[in-house]
Amino acid sequence: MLAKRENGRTGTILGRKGAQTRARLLAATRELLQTVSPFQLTVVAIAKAAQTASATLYVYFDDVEHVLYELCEEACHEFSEMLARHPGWFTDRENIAEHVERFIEEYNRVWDRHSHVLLYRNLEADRGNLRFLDVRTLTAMPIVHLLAAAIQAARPGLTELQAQSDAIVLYSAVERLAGTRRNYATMGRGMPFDELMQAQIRVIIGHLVLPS
DNA sequence: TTAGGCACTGCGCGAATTTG
DNA sequence: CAAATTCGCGCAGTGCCTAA
Repeated sequence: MLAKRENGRTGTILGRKGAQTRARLLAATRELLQTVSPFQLTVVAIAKAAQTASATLYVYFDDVEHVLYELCEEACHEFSEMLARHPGWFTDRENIAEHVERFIEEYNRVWDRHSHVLLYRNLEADRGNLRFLDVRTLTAMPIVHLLAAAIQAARPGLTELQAQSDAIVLYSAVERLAGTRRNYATMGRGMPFDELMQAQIRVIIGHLVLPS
């Protein structure tokens, strides 16, 4: 019996062979993104790298953007897993510095693994592409909610909306800096990235600990 | 204007799987 | 076990776009 699951282009159920071909196409795209801009990716290049015909790609995906979207979803899933591993990222006041530092490190690690497709996701989201906006929001909101809850616990004087807004500002900085990390590493100009990571940790902790 | 490269589709073939 | 059906695939073709 085939291990079937729904992930054909039109929601059709794939057999083992189909699932393998689909995975090969995703892996080939991931590999190509190391050297080719997502805007220059072609169906022909992906199909060739996956050792299949270009027509076959249309069995599983609508177009190249659809392939990139699927890779975004994979990255989103990894962020969810990371979050689920440590539910107390921002709430364990005893070891808050250690937890926040670890969060920043792990967030950047996941980002680095998917940086090409995440940068593409953000650009598409910023220019109003709704499905990429959705997948970006899906990653951000659980983190923002955790942060907001911890901020409000530390500062009961803040309204829920204020705490939520603070959390969005903090998260935006973390996400943006993760996206520019590669530039700091490869160009060697501007601030050392380690300093910026330490600054992120200080700023976040500053919002999670009651002023003495 | 033309050649070449691209995205995309229709159709049929062969392999795998199911059915009787 | 043979026939029927399903599935995955790629050839061949169309139309669009761009650079020369």
